[in-house]
Amino acid sequence: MTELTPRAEFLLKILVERYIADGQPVGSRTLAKKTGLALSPATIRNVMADLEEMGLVRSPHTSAGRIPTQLGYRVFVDSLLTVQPLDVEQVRKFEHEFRTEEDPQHLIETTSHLLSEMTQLAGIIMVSRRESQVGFHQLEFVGLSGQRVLVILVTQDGQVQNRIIHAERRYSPAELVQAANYFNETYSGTPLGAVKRALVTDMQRVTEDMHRMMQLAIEIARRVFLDEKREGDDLVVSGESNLMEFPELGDIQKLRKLFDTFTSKRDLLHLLDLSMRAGGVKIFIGSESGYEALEDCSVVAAPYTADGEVVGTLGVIGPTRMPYEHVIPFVDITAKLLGGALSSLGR
Amino acid sequence: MTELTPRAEFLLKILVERYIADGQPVGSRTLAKKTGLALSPATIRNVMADLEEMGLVRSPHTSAGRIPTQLGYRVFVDSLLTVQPLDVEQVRKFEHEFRTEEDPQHLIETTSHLLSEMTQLAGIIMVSRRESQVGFHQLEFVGLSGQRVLVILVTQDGQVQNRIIHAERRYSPAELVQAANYFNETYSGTPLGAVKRALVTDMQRVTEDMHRMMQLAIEIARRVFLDEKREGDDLVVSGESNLMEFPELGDIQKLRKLFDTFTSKRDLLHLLDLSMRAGGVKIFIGSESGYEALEDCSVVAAPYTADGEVVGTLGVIGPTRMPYEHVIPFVDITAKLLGGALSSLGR
DNA sequence: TTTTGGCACTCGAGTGTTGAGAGTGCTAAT
DNA sequence: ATTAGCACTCTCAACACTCGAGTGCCAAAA
Repeated sequence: MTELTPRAEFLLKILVERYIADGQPVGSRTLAKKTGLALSPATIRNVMADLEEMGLVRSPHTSAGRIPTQLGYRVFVDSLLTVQPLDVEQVRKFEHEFRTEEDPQHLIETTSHLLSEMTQLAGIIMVSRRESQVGFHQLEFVGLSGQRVLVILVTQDGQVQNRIIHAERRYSPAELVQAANYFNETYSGTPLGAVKRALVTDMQRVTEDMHRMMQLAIEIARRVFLDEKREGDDLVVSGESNLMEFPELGDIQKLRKLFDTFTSKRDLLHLLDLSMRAGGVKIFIGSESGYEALEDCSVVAAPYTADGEVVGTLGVIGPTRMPYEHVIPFVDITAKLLGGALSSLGR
Repeated sequence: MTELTPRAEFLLKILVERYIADGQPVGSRTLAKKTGLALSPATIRNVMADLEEMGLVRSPHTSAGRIPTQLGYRVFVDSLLTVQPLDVEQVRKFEHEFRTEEDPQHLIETTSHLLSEMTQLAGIIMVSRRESQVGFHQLEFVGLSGQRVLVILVTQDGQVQNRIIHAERRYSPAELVQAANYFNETYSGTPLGAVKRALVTDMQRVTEDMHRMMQLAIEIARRVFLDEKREGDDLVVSGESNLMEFPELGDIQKLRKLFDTFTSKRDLLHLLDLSMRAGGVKIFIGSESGYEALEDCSVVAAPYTADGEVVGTLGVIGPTRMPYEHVIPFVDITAKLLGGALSSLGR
């Protein structure tokens, strides 16, 4: 009885769909009606017993219908799900949003909002700081009070990063400009990863006779590029409050854990990181992720690219009982559109 | 009976304190015990009836104790409240946090976290973009693809703003550098407000014979400084999920409204703006603000200064029933410490 | 061998009742 | 002016009860 017959599969599919639709445990009678097959409730019950034995469904108590287990969801999304085609009209509107936005930072936030609004779930989007591939455009040094120097790093895709570093001595504005010039002339256009590598070798070559200007430039840049203390990846979350609509998250304590997760971000980042390596839409169901707070939640995520390179991940987070058939293609198209928008911006 | 006797005042104070402490309606018996006065419950009842008539307390139903009304809270915080002195040890630790942080942006976020952590409420902090008073330090133009130009504005306190503008034509890097140089030489150190005014007069003087370089600089800068579409003030909120602990906000719908308010920010900004004009700690109780979402909440806010100028507002938001006697001095000291930290950074 | 009908059983949700407890308002006595 | 006493009201928790949905299992039918 450890074999999953086509009929059992079909019934599981109907059951999951039904449960996703109205959140109530599904009984044998309902199932018998909703499925096209001419089977009596009793037969259904037998099949359900099998499914339960296989760990795909369970009943919350003796006399309730069945609900899918995590494994059940897994099987459902992996092999049973039929994704809905997207509404053409909506896609068109959606594309428009992406075409009109120009500022990359803003584009990221807009995307997150769109995700949450369209799906009525919480939208998440991560911008990877693994910027090894992104071209380096310009570096500026601005002297602040004391021995602090503000470093402004502009990448070729228009992203700007600011960092304040503490120098060993005070530098004159002229020195800083010179150093920046040297740096920009030497490395402009080079991918950031390559810059880092070059810095290391350059440093080894730093000798007494090297021009002071270059020494300064390399010293400051080293602090910027190699400083390990830097912040991790960027994460934007929006529409968290959409999650409050779902009764299964109604328990305030659960909700609170979830919100704290959003604030601390660490767990989510790790999850998104996983999905970044694999292409295409990836789905994490319930506690598969190993994070307690995400117990009753699923994450649907997809990496997005800019000019062929994966630069981040986006997706939504919602209760395990979410309309996957709509969410999945939606996340997919969003990743593609964002990738397209970012790529066209870069040139 | 429209007069508030000292005894009635005293009883109101005890009642509010008691209600804040354990969230239960306070009955005449409890009140008779907790107050030092040797009064019988019956007497208390008479007084309570008076207070009820004056609209300072109400009973949720016939036979429950009394709870303060919004007006009652108002009277309480305005004239009855005795603030608790802060724990010296804690203040010292607190001061340390401020002294070690250097990056202003980071400082803001840290402050918000501190606020929420220490009070177990939601911390809010607004950075006013009314930057008229802040000195202008440096402007950089970086050409991006197409006709877009990235403008980086550095203020004297180390804040950096990025903005992307669309130029009418493509500018060469050399042109941009020249324009920036002109601008930096002309205006560095000038307060931003003054820069704006100067721009307007400069523009009137722009004639055919003016140097092309200056024209360019002024044109770009005009777009940056006078563009009305720019984002409003910055608002950082943290610890929202602390609010979930309070039973009076337990209704998911209410909570959701609140969270949406945090996301949309507009209402909160308006409120904080109010408190910015007046110095010192200001308290908004319940719907005094006129915002439905804040019905059962109070906001305790104080403006903070940098080098003598008000540059923003910080505070906490929590249920009306919050421990004002601790929160108020806490918000106060935080505002002062942040102001001090910002001022010392600027030099 | 698979499917079905029937039957006993379980559980949860909703409903009505009841009694205890807390608190009030009013009045008469101090 | 204050207090004691009393009747009254309201909430809340406990309890018993019913109803309906759904299950498991067995024996009969296909």
